[in-house]
Amino acid sequence: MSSTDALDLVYAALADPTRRDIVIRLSRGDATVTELAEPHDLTFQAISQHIKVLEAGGLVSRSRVGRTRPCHLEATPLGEAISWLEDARQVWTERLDRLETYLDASQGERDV
Amino acid sequence: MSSTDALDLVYAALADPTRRDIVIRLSRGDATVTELAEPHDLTFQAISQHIKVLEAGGLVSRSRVGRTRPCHLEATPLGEAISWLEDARQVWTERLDRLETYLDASQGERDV
DNA sequence: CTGTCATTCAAGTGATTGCTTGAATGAAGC
DNA sequence: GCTTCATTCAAGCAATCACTTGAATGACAG
Repeated sequence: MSSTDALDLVYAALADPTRRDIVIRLSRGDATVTELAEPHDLTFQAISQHIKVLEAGGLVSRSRVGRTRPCHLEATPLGEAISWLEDARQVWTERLDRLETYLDASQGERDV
Repeated sequence: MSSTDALDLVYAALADPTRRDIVIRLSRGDATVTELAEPHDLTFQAISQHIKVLEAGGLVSRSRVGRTRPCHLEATPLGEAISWLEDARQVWTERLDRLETYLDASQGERDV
């Protein structure tokens, strides 16, 4: 149906440790490509490409300040990713609770 | 450094819509490969491979019942994925709160 | 206008992904 | 034992990924 769901890109973006590092770093404040590249053993071109992936997932937006292009973390897709996971977990736990209730009931009957 | 972080596999597993479908379905209860394959326009071999990816991420475990191998959703990696995201978001919101406080203070000074 | 700094674009490569088809395993029923 | 059903294994293929190097853009400083 929907060929490229937004969540596809968000989770794909988060699947890479370098990109998760970048997200963590950006959660502490905006940063330029070269700043983001510094702690990594990669070319800044590689970092630039990672940022493009994060941008495609909507996790990062960019502005133009002089000759730099600072990266800014966007919270919305982060929240959507959390929501999906929490929904799945909630269904899971609710089912487990019902199962437990049922087992308790059966146990009760057996005990009579 | 750490070549294959557990989160890599979890988020990579969630990056595919078919696999997210499978997770949702399993959150409602265990199911066999053929049951999981039915609603999809894919061969059951493809579904089997998707399950293997979910298994690699620790999201799914399997048992042996007769000649079927029912899939069971595991909550722990789901929780870890949520934790990571919430940590990132928390740092982000805390920083924003500090920034707001700072701006309010500046505004107050300017108003004097 | 020229050089420099921050960044992107472009092309190439080896590894991985998502899918297919066809053959192999393995338990259950006759 | 042979057949059937559920599933995996194996090979192949096109597409995408993560990374590299080298060339291009584009703002600012002299």
